[in-house]
Amino acid sequence: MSQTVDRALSILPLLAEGPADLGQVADRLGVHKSTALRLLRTLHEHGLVYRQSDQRYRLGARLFALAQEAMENLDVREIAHPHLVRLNEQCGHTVHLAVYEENEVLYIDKVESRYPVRMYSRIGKPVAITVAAVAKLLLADLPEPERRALAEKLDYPMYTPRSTPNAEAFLKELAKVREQGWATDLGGHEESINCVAAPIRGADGRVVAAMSVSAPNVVVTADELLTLLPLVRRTADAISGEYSGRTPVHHPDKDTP
Amino acid sequence: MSQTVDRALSILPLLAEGPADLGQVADRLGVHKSTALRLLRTLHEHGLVYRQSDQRYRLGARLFALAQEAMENLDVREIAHPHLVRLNEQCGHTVHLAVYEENEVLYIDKVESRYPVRMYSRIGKPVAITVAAVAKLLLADLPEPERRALAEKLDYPMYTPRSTPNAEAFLKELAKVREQGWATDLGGHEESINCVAAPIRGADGRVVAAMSVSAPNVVVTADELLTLLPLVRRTADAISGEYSGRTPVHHPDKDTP
DNA sequence: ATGAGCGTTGCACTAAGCGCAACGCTCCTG
DNA sequence: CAGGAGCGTTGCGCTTAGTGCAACGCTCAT
Repeated sequence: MSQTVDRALSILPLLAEGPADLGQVADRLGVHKSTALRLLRTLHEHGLVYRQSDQRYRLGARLFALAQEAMENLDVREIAHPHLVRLNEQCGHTVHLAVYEENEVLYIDKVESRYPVRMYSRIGKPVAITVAAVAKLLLADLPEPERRALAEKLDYPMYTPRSTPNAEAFLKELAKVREQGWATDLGGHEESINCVAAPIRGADGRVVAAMSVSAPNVVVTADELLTLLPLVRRTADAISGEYSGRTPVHHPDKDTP
Repeated sequence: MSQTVDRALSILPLLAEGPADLGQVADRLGVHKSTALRLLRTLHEHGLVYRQSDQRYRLGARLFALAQEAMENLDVREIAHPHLVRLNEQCGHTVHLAVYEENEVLYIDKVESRYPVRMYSRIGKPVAITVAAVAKLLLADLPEPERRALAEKLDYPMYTPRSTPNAEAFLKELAKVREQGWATDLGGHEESINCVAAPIRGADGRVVAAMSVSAPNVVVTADELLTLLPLVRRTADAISGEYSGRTPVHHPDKDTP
């Protein structure tokens, strides 16, 4: 809607691919160098873009700070985290937390027992929306027209033979998920990985987030993983309770409606 | 430099504080509502801003994705990471990696043995620049005029009695650090925490990053921590070597100049 | 030395962003 | 239930603010 801002913001994903010099930026934006320069300077002043020693531009530091602040303000995440950790301690598998936003599902937290480091490796990246168990839960709760519109707009990549093939199958799956109140992904994204997921609901009953437990076939079979469903659902419900019946800061009361 | 973009970008830190509605944004920007609306819409289209169900605006998802991509492209970090992990395994303490950018020093990686989770809790946040050991190393390497200018512009909060009190003391400390090629922070940020740090240098010898080992007094005394200095320096040098003598992707040759 | 390639600057032009005022909606309130 | 306050939204005329051009200056390679 606003040309100048639009152009400026288009620079960011472009730089995310890697550093670029003024000419490259100008070319890819389709504007004159002087224009690109002014845009970059403005981004620079706000710290979103950094000029490295070889004069090329990179994404800047403030971006991290912003992303982090944004994250901290996601209160579902804050509330859920200790529960996810506890669940992880109990079952030992990878635990994910995801939300729906703007036609995308993205992980906002992850606890992985085996590899304690680099846990942000996937956080923030969009999820394979047509197959992930958490995605099914989040989409299943969308209002009918929106859900249908989205389902028809999506691509259905066949990650594996068991991936959701098309919109029709997906909508059917969503209906089932909506009905039963939980979801699975049995090898639909990666051949040997299974997940069970449960929804986290706000005070109004709408699904605000979803959590899942994932494990490779070699560790537990799909059937064994399903055994964990009650535990996963209990955890999700505990988070739901805390999230919906929340007193802003202190006062950890529980069962006040 | 570019008014429109400038205004649009000013919205981001504002929203980082928490969700806000159109009126609030317009007020704090000092522009008419219609103007704010157009800016927000543009930000929205680019996914930097999200509109939650109560119509208020939040920072959006793409921000995470961008920050993450930017991070992955920071090749120092990628190269350094395994070394940091190894060092952590050897000494058991918290290991940090930091870079200087635009008058700020920020952590870009962290390995913490005791608490495997939430490791991004501080990554991306600016460092206490006047006291942190890594900050000293990074600032000590700046060209003289820039270093002086920055030192005089900084605030010198007294986190503890041993914090750097003013520009003069800081510059003196930086000179010492520059001379000896390593740095410490002995209770300058938090009373009971000590750090030793060493620089990571690029092919041209300039400091591109700094790493540190931190531990609380209760675990090891400052003197004991200093014992680790050779190990820290060796790790830093190993990273420097790999970083400067790099063949772009594969070919892990080492000593070709 | 010479020139190619890059970032940078000042300027005239006009498109693009601006604020205004009016509209429509939802949600309180009397 | 009618009235009104408070919010987001829209269309429009005014003019500011962003644009592209062309010329400059710098750094490197030849």
